[in-house]
Amino acid sequence: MARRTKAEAAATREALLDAAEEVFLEKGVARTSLEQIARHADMTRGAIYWHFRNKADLFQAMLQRVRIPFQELVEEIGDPSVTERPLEAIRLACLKGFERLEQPRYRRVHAILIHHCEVFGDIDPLTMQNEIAEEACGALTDYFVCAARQGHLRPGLNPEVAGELLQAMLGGLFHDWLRNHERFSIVERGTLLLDAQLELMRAPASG
Amino acid sequence: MARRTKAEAAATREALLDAAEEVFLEKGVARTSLEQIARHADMTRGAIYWHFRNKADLFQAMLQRVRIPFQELVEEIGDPSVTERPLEAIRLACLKGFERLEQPRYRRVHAILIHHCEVFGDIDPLTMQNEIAEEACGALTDYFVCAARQGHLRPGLNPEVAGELLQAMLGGLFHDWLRNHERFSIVERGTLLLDAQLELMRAPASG
DNA sequence: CCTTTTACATACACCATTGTATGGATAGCG
DNA sequence: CGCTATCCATACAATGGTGTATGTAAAAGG
Repeated sequence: MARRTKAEAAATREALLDAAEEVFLEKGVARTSLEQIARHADMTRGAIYWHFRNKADLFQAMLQRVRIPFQELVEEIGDPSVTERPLEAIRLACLKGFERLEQPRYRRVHAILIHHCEVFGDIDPLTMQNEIAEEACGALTDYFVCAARQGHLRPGLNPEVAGELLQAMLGGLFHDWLRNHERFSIVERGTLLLDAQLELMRAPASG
Repeated sequence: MARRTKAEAAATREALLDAAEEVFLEKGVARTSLEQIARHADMTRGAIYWHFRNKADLFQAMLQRVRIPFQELVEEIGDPSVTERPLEAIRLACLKGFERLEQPRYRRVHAILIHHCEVFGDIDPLTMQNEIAEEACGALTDYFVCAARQGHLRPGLNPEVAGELLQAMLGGLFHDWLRNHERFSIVERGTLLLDAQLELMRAPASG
């Protein structure tokens, strides 16, 4: 085979990552060989070992394409009035997250990370999940604290408890949905459950 | 090596399952060889292939030791008055579940099932998780429907939504805790979050 | 007490996967 | 236009794991 142009080389790298996503999701990370990934992209293992050092390196590159910091979702709302209505900020950020997850690439990679891979090499998906969960929980709690100060939270509901509650609920929902995404729409059920939960947490209209 | 008595043979079988739990939890199912399990139990692969057909069979036997039907937790309460107070029935059943999970064997096996294994052989842990989730969600919803009929549920809260909400929250909580159980006590935080959530869902005291 | 079956240990053949070494053709660059 | 680094295919050796076949000593059973 002949040498490709730089653009073509970059394209095969992406193609390899695409193939990895699909095969990982179908067979699980541990049970898929580099050969299978290469063949699925109409390449050989030579291409993989050129672009990546080994399977773990390929895996990390795959994750790199979909890294979502939670705070970024809030910033994407672009509405400056959200600081005055923290519960609405939470709501909109979560809705953004639901829509993100519906995109095939995000959905696939997160499903792989949560359901289709074990520890291997120097990669520990559980540690990654921990970091994501902690970050999400912390951000949610901050907004709930803010909401409590403004009297928007139901009396008697500790804002930290509220943060942990919502984080657990969202985590369980993602977990369920990523197991097989065809059972329900994450946007639909997510919106339904999120609104119900926030309604329970919101302070009753005064007056 | 000499032949063992029937009791000794049964003991080695249990020892092999114990060893499998520990090694699976530490290294992940896919990355552990039968040799490692055997050596961890001071045996050889011969013992494993005598008691089990292969790795998948060993894995299923391991699961068999901890199978918990949710309904059984409710029955364990033994209090006949729970039908009159469905929310209290949910509460007590969940608390039972928390205590169960704290036992090392239950904790380890569930952690393996959720976090440390992929599809392999004819075993699909995701299908098992689906079944468990569906069963739990169904049972919870039944109780919430019952609670709604008796006016114990907060007005405007759909009982089915309540069931899905609580199931998602509990699922997320288990998921988080099983990731590493040393970060917090499942009984403590579980009780805290469960009570907070049920308090939000309960109809306000009338009169 | 003798035979058979049990409960393993040991040994062997086989396969899949990995990492690397090598080859080759062309794109990029001076 | 020629040189070299790039991009990938092919070939090779090494490894680790699986399943099975065989050995064996003692427990079960009569």
